[in-house]
Amino acid sequence: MILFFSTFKLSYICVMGILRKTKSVKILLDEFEKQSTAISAITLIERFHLNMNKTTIYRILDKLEDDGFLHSFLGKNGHKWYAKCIGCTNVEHHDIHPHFQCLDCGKVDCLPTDVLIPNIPNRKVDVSQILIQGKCEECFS
Amino acid sequence: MILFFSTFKLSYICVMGILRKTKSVKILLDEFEKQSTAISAITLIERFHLNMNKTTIYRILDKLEDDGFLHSFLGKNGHKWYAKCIGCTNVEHHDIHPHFQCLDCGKVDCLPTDVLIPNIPNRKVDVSQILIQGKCEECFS
DNA sequence: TATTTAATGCAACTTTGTTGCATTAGTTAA
DNA sequence: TTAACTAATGCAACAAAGTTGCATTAAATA
Ligand SMILES: [Zn+2]
Ligand SMILES: [Zn+2]
Ligand SMILES: [Zn+2]
Ligand SMILES: [Zn+2]
Repeated sequence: MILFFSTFKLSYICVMGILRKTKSVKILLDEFEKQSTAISAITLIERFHLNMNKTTIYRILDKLEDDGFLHSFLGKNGHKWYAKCIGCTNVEHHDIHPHFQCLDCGKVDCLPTDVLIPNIPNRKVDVSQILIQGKCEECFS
Repeated sequence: MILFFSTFKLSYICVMGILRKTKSVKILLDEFEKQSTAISAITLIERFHLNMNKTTIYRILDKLEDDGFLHSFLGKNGHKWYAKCIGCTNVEHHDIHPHFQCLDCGKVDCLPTDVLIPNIPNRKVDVSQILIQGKCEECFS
């Protein structure tokens, strides 16, 4: 988890993640604070290409995921999406859940619902990524 | 569905799919006949780059999917995979199911098991793509 | 304020997949 | 068998998402 707002010396605490509270990090954190739905890396690049380089965006997202502040998954085209974690740490992500992508507006949300994966004979199930597609609240009327 | 082995005039029956029984089509069909697991487009390109161009491979896979002979899905990196259909037609694919990717050997299989997607309030569920990851029979010992 | 080094920008690259167009080769019918 | 038709192919160029190396910049610390 990000420790920005504490007064501790970050470098002693975080190992792989974000160590410095830069302008770029602040902009991205603010964006995820402002918007409750998931955001694709591509969208962030479009949105902030005047503020920062796409390399910077990819690198910050990567570190925020390491920190347990964001989690990532693939949308319907295999493109990367990010959303805020709830209660994850830099040791482990434990907020694994299905995602819902609207086929009309493209919006993606985290689903609090759990999907039961049945046991599969002779196989050890580790993780499962579930992307449900359909029409979201606004587009379904 | 592919009508290769019938004596009908294909052009009257197929509309969007494959019309001619070319060498490239035969090679790819044979490969899916030979191998029961799913095959990624990338693997096919590696395997047959001496026999045919990658453009040709992508185009044939696309048409075989239209024909209801293959179905496609995305693996863990968002790369495209194909596997044989069971009982699909050029009108509709009705063999939608989860897929299992081994994190050790990378192999992907179709799972006959059905996963129950719960109803989600205020949303119309259309399709769901489920990729389960873990260890396959051979790697799990 | 000077020092340290994490973070950044940039260009070049990689990988997967697509497009346009000239050429090749299945299929059909004479 | 042969000629005509056109689906299928190869090739080169392109597109989009994401990565890498390296010189430069700017947070954090003392
Ligand atoms: Zn998480
Ligand atoms: Zn989520
Ligand atoms: Zn199918
Ligand atoms: Zn399948």
